Amino acid sequence: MTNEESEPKRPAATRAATMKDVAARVGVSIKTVSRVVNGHDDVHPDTRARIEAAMKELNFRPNVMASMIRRRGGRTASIGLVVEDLANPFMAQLARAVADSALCRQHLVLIGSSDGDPERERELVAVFLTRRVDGLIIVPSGDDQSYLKAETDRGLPIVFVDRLGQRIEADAVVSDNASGTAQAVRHLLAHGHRRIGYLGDLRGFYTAQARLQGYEEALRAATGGVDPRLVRMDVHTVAQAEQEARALLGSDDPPTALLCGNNLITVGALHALQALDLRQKVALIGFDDQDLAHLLTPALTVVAQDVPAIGRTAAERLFLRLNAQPDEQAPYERLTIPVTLIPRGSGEIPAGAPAEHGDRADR
Amino acid sequence: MTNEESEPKRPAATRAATMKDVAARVGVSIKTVSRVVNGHDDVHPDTRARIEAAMKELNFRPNVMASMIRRRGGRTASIGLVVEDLANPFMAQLARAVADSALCRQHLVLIGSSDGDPERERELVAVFLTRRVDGLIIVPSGDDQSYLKAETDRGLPIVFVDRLGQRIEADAVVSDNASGTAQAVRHLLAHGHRRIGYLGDLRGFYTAQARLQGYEEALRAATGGVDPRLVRMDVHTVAQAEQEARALLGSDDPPTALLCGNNLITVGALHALQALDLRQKVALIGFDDQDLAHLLTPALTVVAQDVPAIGRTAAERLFLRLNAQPDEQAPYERLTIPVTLIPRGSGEIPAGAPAEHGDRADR
DNA sequence: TTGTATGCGTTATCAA
DNA sequence: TTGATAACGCATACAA
Repeated sequence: MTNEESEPKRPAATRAATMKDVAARVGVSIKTVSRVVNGHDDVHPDTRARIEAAMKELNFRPNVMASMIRRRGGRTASIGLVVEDLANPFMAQLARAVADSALCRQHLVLIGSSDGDPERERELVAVFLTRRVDGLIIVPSGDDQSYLKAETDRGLPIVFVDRLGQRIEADAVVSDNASGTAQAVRHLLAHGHRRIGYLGDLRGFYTAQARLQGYEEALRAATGGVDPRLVRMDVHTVAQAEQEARALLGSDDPPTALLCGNNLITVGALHALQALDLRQKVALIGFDDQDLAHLLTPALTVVAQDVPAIGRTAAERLFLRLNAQPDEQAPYERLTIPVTLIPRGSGEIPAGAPAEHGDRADR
Repeated sequence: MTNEESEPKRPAATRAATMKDVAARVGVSIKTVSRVVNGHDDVHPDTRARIEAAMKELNFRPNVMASMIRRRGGRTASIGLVVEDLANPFMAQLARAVADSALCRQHLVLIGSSDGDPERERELVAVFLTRRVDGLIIVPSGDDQSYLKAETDRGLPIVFVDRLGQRIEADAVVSDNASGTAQAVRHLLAHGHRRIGYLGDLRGFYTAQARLQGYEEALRAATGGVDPRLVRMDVHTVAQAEQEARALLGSDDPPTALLCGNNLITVGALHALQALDLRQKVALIGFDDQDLAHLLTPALTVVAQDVPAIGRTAAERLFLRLNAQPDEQAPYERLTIPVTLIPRGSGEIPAGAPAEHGDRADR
């Protein structure tokens, strides 16, 4: 890191103007200024004009913190969002959707990344609650969100996203994971595949369970059974995914197609296919879309989640509860967002395709 | 979207406990509770224990809003971050780094997306200022940030990121863009290329200017001149990038290598190369790393920015100013973060490479 | 149409 | 070591 020269500065560090300052300058009471700030119409146009002028001159901005304390309900017009990792594209899209929905309703979003650590999740929630957020949207980690019971009991709205909150009753917004893998399975079956390998994340994860379930049900419905040797769960890193994919493909009766339970697994499986020179021969469908997916050869067929819809729906649900009276709250619900299969090539390779001529050009 | 059944609820919607409640329960004055909350050591251990017990029972959480009003300095322990689009991976990584740095210092981050619209940027800043953020980190849009002068004058720290703020004096943290394209040019020259095409974003963008400059300077230093026919600026969409790349490659004396000024341009250029069956023949280097870059064939050589370092540095700079006295502020600086060339294959294709046998399998 | 008094939850001052 | 009280910036009820 290099530094470049520049000029000094001398900030005044003066206190920000308050309503009292504005009132004093105009020569009216603070209450009249308050009326103007809050848009009441029972102010003389002249007075209003002079007050507005003074506000501009003094660069006055109402102090939301102070007003929140006094205002009935004590709302802060802010909500907390706990994601797993904001740098992850899925989570980032989610955060964007939530932030936009909130901003439309004049609310701000406090965002924190738990990194999948339940303790960090709790710390973040604690920080947000200290800031008096009006509600929480949480991508839950671990298997126990009962620590939030005290908050839901006192009426704080909480919406879980992507996964279900456990040991607690609350709303949740999730993708139709099972339908996604089921669609993928049927798609592969339609292209002649009968042996479809499945690579899934840790069994403890809600999404991993749901996606596996969709795979198994679709397969059972169509072919009557699932070959357990084709299923590898608890795959949690790119390296593990590559290893398990290699194992599957190197077995006696290898799969002609692979279904990958998430992005990282897809990358690992692609590494394996590439190393074994099977990219053109073995079909592959990934869960979650990726930026360059359409530029791979063959282009990557994926089950895509509607991430903006997930975020928007979660925020809408939260605001629904926020705006409802305590005695007329709707029952908790699980809201399910549809997913879409996007065929791009890798999922349309037919079963038993000959290795065209196995071209690689990696460097 | 489908709904699933669940059970009703009946939240009490009770007011959150205050220090007064805690004091009443223990039978001490509110001030003593305050001392415990703020970790002062002049409290009798017994009293402290009883107070801490009561706080737990009542689920007491200090109200930061209220404390902020009274506390001298009036700090809110929050900062505002304006990015272009939080859903964009670069911006998401940036936000994550800033949020982490802030959290380490007990500060929270308010995040908003301007979508490159200067007016939206100003609106977001206004919202943040109403929330009394202690400082701002901004990815500036447009060519005029003078509207922030009133804030810097009163001592509010502002750090610009990724681009320079214009018509205003403030700190800025940017990548060493010129060095990045210069490195890329030298890399291509070393692989025998003499005709290197450049595709850049809108000339109005700081990053586009800096990157073009690096390209031109490196080329002039090595070969004595820049062929203007090889440079296409103001390319702002994938479609435009594909079109310009096609035009360059279809010209009389076409480039043997392409240097792309950003991610979208890279994607467009890859489309063009793929359509013309030149992926194995024409070298390509992109600016900014992408998730699946190493899985393309050939894998994508890129100039990668150290996004976490950018975010961290910006936050550190902001807190430096936040913690310094008004009369001992350092001069404004432009902090430059190094970039790294990551060779993966596409940038190492030699000049005049024969079309191996032009294999495509796009579908 | 405008102003006064009081209170929100907390911290700061000063006294006990 | 503890407490009474004023003050922060604003909103609310009520009075003028």
